Amino acid sequence: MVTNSPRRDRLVSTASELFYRRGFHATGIDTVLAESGVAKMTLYNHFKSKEGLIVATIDDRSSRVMKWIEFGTASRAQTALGKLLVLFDMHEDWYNSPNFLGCYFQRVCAEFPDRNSAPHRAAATHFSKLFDCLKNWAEEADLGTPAARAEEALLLLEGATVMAQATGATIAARRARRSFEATLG
Amino acid sequence: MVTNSPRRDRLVSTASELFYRRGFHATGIDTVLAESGVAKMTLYNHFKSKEGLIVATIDDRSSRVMKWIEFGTASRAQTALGKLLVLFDMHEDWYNSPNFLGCYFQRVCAEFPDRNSAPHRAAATHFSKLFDCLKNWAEEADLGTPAARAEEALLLLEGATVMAQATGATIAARRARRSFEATLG
DNA sequence: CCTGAACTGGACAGACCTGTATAATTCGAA
DNA sequence: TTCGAATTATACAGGTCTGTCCAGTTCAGG
Repeated sequence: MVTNSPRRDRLVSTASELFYRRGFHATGIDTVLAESGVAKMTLYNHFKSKEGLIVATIDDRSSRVMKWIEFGTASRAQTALGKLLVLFDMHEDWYNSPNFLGCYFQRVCAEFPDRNSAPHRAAATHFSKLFDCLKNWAEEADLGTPAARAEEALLLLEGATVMAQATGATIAARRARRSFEATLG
Repeated sequence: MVTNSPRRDRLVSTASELFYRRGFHATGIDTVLAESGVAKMTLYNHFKSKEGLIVATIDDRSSRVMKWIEFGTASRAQTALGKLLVLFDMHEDWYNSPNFLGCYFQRVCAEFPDRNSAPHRAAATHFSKLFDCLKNWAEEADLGTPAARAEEALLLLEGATVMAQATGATIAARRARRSFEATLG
């Protein structure tokens, strides 16, 4: 069970895309294999089961999202408060991108509602990382009660993503930003 | 294709519960039939397909939720602004209830990401009804730009629901209420 | 060149899925 | 009591699903 190999990477990226576009239960292993051009035994050599592959896509997405946030905010803002605010604008751009289909981690939680299931837990771990990042910025920006500010920012962003996916109202990002600015005082 | 019959009602309520607990794709027709004690042909006599049954559960949930909101807010608040605020508290109670597994309509959108699919559209219709209800209250409370206030309230509530389901942080409801109060100025 | 690990293709098991066909049965209303 | 609509049980078609097995192949490092 090697953790670094080109086939494994291709499996994860192909599966991630297919799961995002069509859903986890609606996407069969065979589709992932055909799309990635990898043999079935190779999949089961790298992952214990389909669920193992799903968890791998969640971890992969999580690290990519965290990098996207880190570099995106750093390139658009200098201060910690600026990064918090610019994050809403980054989300708006994301909502307007052609392949936007909601938050991957929300959709994991929706399809795996059991909080003890491995995919749900992996998604929750991502939210926790996101929260830590926001909390650090809130501390650095010297906003009172940073944990509360971080939770507020997080639920605003996730709520905006829900509405953008459900109804196509990409303006939700701006509403969320406005709300967050208002909570600051 | 009768629209009012005890079997149809039992199918819808059983399916609604099973879909909520386990997910749409993960729940087979046979499970719904076994649980409701109805024959398969009766299901296909009342609904064109499994998707038809899914849409029926969405419409059913939507009308129940709207009634829950209408009566719950009316019994806890007199003014329109009071109803808007009390809605956050009602959500907190919901998050703390034993069988809470997130927002049904969010989970529909997650499992049916195609915005043209019937289930997704039915869920979007619910969000639109919810929005109208909030907008009416915002108008009645004489809050400036009622549509913007309604959108903000909606995304705060949905965001809080995401966080409550994903991480179990039921406090999200209170954070959302605080944010909403702050947006009011 | 040799060896061993990684990979492939294909077949297959066993289960589950949605939806259909058919014939028997219930049951209320005329 | 007779008629007809609704419902039932059962079997089945035709897929799809995950996961396993096995024999053969590729290919890089020694």
